[in-house]
Amino acid sequence: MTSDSPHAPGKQNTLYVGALAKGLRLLHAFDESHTRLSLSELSERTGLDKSATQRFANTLHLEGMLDKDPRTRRYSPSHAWLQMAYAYYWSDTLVARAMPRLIELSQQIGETVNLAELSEDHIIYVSRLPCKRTHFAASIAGRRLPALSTSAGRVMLSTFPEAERQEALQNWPLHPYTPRTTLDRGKIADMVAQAVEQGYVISHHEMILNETSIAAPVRSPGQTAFAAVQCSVSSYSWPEERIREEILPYLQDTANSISPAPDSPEPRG
Amino acid sequence: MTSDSPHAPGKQNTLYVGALAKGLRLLHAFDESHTRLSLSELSERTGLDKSATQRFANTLHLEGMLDKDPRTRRYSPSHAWLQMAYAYYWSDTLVARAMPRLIELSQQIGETVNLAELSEDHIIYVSRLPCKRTHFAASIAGRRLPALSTSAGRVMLSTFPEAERQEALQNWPLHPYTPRTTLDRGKIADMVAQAVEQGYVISHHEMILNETSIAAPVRSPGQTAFAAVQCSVSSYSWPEERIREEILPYLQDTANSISPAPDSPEPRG
DNA sequence: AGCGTAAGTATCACGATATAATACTTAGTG
DNA sequence: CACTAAGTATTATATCGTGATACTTACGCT
Repeated sequence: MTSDSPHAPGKQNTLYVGALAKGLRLLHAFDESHTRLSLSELSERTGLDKSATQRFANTLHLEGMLDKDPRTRRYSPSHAWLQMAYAYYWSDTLVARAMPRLIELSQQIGETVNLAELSEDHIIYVSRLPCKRTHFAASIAGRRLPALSTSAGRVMLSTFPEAERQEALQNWPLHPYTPRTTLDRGKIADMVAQAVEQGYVISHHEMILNETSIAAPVRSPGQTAFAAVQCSVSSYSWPEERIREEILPYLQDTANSISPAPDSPEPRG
Repeated sequence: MTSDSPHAPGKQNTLYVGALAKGLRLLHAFDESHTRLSLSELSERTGLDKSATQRFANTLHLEGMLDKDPRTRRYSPSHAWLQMAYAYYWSDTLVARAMPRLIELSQQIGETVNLAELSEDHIIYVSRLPCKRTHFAASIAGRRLPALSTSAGRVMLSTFPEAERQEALQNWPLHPYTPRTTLDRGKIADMVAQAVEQGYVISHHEMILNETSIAAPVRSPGQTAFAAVQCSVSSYSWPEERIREEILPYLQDTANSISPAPDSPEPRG
């Protein structure tokens, strides 16, 4: 996996600052289930020795990237992490264009509406407008999920050229979030194939049980999609029939109305 | 300004990694109006020389923190910046408690609802639920504004002990966002004093013209507030009378229902 | 309580690694 | 098409990050 291109990390590459990379490792040590880390925990999670962890944590604290509880001596993400999201949003022109349409859509259908973007072989929820009570993870932006396990990822894939689509269907990761998450790549391929015809995906129980997810791709004609408008509803109140009547038309209209900017440099990465 | 305490930045402090701090400066170079920076622009904005900028930008790119457009060679924030926000949200227990109540509130009043937290002498919008079309800045979380210029900051201040309140009123920063932004600290003091009695603040034209902002503090009895529930509406359709009748009761109920967790370590920083 | 251990903090001599000057390459302009 | 500015690559040097060690504080156990 490690390339030896002129800019590859590690070793004697003079354009790579190891100290910075190590510092970033501390930041990545925080996630859903690791929200307040002690020095030792940080050390353990980053693989850095005690001294290094101490130096980096201290630096990040002084620079305002980590809060430190003086009582427990534990570190946690600071408000600066939110400010970074704010800066990100300004750099993502798609979000600015989509936002008013998403708000309109969420008013029309009265259900939670999301904007997802492709991020390697995952999707990331870039904007979320919760309308109903949902689980916490579904109400905050920035969540990254395996593309193949989500309706948004699947519709986007349906806009890919055949070869890339096959490649993705075979190699992109899957994760069993629920007992009913589809792990059969053949079945996923079928859904994607269907989406090529239909222009949308409806999937059930993939992320949590009794949740139905509907997605339509954001694309310029003839271009491959790198974003999708998605909507999550309760399987109890929303049989597919009702979804097709009361959600799909609005969802697809919204997705279609958010075409990429003319000079778009958007496909990120 | 520079302290010489054992952990102060710079100089010969062995617990401070300058290279990491410099790398962070690149990240902070991106904001509302600087979304895609070239190497030279980065160099200019960070004050680092060309070589240093090159090394750090390259490292951040390799580590996935900066995207690079191969066409324009410009760097921009990557999806990782959103993931950091996601991690932040899990660390902020207040958000998890507030979210369902905020959703409920936004349904009740049909207007944009925000959760703001105190961040030094600023407030930061931690969660935003836009209901109507608004300007882009008002629809995304992570925006940081001078506390004294916002209704949220003013209500929070109204819960402070007298001495701290005076200190803040004199020293916290102000910025003239509109021609009608209040810059007279005496007038702000009056509003805060009024809020002590009333438990809420209504302010007009502070951030943008014809916008009215209403806020109520989130606090445990006898504690000082470090968060507030806030709501922005059009001055045209919402005279104060109507606000007091149709928004305030719900807003205050919501704020009151979000009291800090018992063992809360929350005041950040 | 008071010991014992683990976690956090501070110090320092060493040399690996970040540095910045320089040269090379590419892209955009008149 | 030449000129200039911007981006990229290379290298010798000493700065600055390193990690071992010692000190201090917090916490659990009998």
